[in-house]
Amino acid sequence: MEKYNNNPSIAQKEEWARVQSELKLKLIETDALNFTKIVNGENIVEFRGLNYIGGVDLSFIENHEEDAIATLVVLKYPSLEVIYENFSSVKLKIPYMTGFLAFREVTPLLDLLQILKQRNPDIFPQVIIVDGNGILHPRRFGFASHLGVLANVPTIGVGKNFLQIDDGENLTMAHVKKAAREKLKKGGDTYLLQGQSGMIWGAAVRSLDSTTNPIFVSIGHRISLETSIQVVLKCCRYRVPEPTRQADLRSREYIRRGQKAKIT
DNA sequence: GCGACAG
DNA sequence: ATCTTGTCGC
Repeated sequence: MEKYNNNPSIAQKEEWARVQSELKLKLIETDALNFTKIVNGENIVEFRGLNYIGGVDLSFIENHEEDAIATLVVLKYPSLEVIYENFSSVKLKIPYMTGFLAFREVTPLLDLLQILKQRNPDIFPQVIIVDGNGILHPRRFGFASHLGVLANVPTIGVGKNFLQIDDGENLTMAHVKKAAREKLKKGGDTYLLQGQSGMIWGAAVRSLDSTTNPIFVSIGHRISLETSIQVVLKCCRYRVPEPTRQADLRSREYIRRGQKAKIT
């Protein structure tokens, strides 16, 4: 019986941090896309040549820490209809730890991307929206960046909850929540998460007029923050952008179907 | 000891 | 991440 590693050592975490620093050397924080952005006036943005946006997510089976379904969806842009979905049942070997999410979840998603690239390269996503932060991360290399670098694909990190950045940057939960409340008055409003050092980590974004809680957008890989925000906003029919929302909905439905089949 | 803690 | 129905509001 394989033992589930439930308590990574300090040494293990240091090793993971070294891997993150190493991979970060390949990180690109500007637009390196295969579509173009056209800006007409102040707030009107158009993406020319953007056809396919990816969404990825993992869902878990009840209380099982280790049994998950990894999901990749591809949506047509700008209609946001789902044109591809694929699932993979995985047994995760590493527990969730703040700051090291990628080590737990990235492998099955890389596998799904590889399968799509082999079987259906013409609909391979031109940018992927990831459930989890990009450079809004203690070492500026979160899950979305990790996936982007390893797959060499543009990625955008979108967090539903804020991950506090310490180290004197003053990007604390209290500070950010207060600022977000004050500055995000309507759908499309954004608030830059800039630390004391002047460094920008990401943005709090209000998806819609009808939603109060912001989402937290950050650069994943090969895309600027400004473009990331614009892409995310074009994908928001609800608080969470459609690619990640569809990946989440469909992976949970997939699990429900599986559970039902067991009983029947 | 206390607070914080992406998914 | 996940356990969970109804309910208030546009």
